[in-house]
Amino acid sequence: MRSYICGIFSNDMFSKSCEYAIKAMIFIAQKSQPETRISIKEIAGGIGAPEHFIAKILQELSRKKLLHSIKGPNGGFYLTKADYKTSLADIVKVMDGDKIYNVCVLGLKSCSPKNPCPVHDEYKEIKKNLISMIEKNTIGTFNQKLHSGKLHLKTRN
Amino acid sequence: MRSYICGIFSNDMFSKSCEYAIKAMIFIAQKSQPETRISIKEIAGGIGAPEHFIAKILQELSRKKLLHSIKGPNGGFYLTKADYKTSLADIVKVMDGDKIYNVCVLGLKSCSPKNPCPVHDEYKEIKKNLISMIEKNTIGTFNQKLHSGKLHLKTRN
DNA sequence: ATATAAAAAGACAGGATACTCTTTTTATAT
DNA sequence: ATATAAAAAGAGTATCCTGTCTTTTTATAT
Repeated sequence: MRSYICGIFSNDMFSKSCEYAIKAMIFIAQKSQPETRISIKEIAGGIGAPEHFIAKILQELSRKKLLHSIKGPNGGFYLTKADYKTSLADIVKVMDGDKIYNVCVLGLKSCSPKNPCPVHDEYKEIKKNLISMIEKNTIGTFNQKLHSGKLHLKTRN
Repeated sequence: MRSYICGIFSNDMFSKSCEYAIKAMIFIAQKSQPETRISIKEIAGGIGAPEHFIAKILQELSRKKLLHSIKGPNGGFYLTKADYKTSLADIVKVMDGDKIYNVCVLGLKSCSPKNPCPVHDEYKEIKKNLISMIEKNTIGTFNQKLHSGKLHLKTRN
């Protein structure tokens, strides 16, 4: 039986780098046993990302301590137990900054409950759900939900 | 009394062009009486967009019949009565295509109710609200809601 | 008819993002 | 100690999006 990661968001909510980062984290979580390291090559192949490009991204995630690495023979990337607590939001913040928390699409001067824009309240609710979703879903909870089968992490088409 | 358009979405849900397009449509709707035409210069100034850039966008909106224009002296852009039925979704589709209706952030092979990804159902609901919001809010309803005051369409900061 | 005012169209410039290639560092095994 | 395998780092390329500048078309007023 298979499941698929997908449908999390639409359009360009995340940058490509961020997409790859999320996929890579999930991929490593699925593959790595304690003390098993996964190589860049394996990750790139597994998620369908350009090798040197995902390398940069892994470096960044490593610098920010969202994952860990060891150089040299038998080296590679791995997650510690604590790393499984990383949320989608954590990854997004590292890769794309916190612009997702910014309020205004239109880049307009601030609106407020007192001076609401036409969709202020409507959107506030949607946004709350969106942020709650990326904050409460962690690599660990993904991994649990996905115990049942393999994940297809390669890019559509 | 003032109100502000704002808070519709976050981050880069829409391209800059799309933001400007939405602002321009709202601006024209506020300004134009039947048979009153608004010039590019006025629109650019009013929404805080580069003149030649917004010109391109207005051309595109015009080609797609979301607004109308007349050349020459006393020419400019205007909305017909029918144009007030244009929804946010219509504008977004013209400017950014329908990628917002695509299912997968991660660009992954499709997930389905049978093979749901870890956040499939959770996101489905959010997305439904998001799409419903951009589809049911039209330039006309905005204009009604905003009858009470001027709108600040200029970019924050 | 002509001048003029406006949009339409075309071509170009800069910056950001995505992606590639090469060199350096470091840990391990022999 | 040396060779090797892996990540880290650096530099370069390409494409897209945003924005600018110039020319052309067209409608109007005189």
